[in-house]
Amino acid sequence: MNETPALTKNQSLVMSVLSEAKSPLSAYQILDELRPEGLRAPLQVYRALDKLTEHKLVHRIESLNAFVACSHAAEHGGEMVAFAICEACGRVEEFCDPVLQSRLAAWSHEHDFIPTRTTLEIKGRCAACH
Amino acid sequence: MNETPALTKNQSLVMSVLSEAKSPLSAYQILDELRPEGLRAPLQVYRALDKLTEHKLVHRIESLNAFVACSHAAEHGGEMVAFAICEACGRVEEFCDPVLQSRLAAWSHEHDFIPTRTTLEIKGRCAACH
DNA sequence: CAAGATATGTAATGTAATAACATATCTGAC
DNA sequence: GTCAGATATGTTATTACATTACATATCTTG
Repeated sequence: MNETPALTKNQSLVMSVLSEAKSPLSAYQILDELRPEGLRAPLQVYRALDKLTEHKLVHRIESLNAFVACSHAAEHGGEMVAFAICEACGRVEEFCDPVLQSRLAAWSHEHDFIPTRTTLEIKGRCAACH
Repeated sequence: MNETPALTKNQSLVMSVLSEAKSPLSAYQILDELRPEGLRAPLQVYRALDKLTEHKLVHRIESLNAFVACSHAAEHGGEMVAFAICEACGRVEEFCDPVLQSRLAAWSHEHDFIPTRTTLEIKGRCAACH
């Protein structure tokens, strides 16, 4: 299995900002947080995000063009991850569901489709916001 | 129920471009197709896309920042729609699945989450591309 | 240490989406 | 018919998101 290698300086900086955030941040928001640390260009953030996403320490929320720290304490398998996004408070809940996963696998198999990545994002209102 | 009102000029133009496309198009690609018809600004396209999306004649593919014509001949109910996107040929297959839908509804109910919109996009290789 | 790989820094550019404001067209009440 | 409000359109400028291209530094490992 793939070990998670030690993070580089920029990766650590980006990771720490995301870990403390209460909701997803855009790359440019992360950059702003890290200007005091000396980061200047978007690419520095995007490169770190690429690696962190590869290691699954960070997930990209496609419908927001933003990023969140993974909330699964440790290792993902090859599992699909889903997100519930509150439109009121901005918080995101990450979850896995074996039924969803197997149903999608079944669809793919039936249609001779080889999946590489699944995006599943539900927007709405969380328990705290209604 | 909401009737689909007649389309306006720009809405028709955008709709016809998307209907003929083999894969999703970005707003700017649509704009380029419609320059000969006299469109000049992104906003003209975005406004049409907003309305078409509202009427569910067009779907936005979040993971591509692009748009496709709905392939369901006629009316959606409140159903969730999913997409399988081929990374090789770019084609998108739209599908509905009651099991996925009810499972997501169950998750939402259990977590006291009120969903408004669901994004479900699978990327991979379609039958024709392997 | 030298060589290749990985990480970083910087500027410029490309792509996606919206804000603000002006004008035109459509529609129903009178 | 015409006036008023709503809807649609046109145009410019700006904001937000992401990548290309190139230079430099640091980290392995033989």
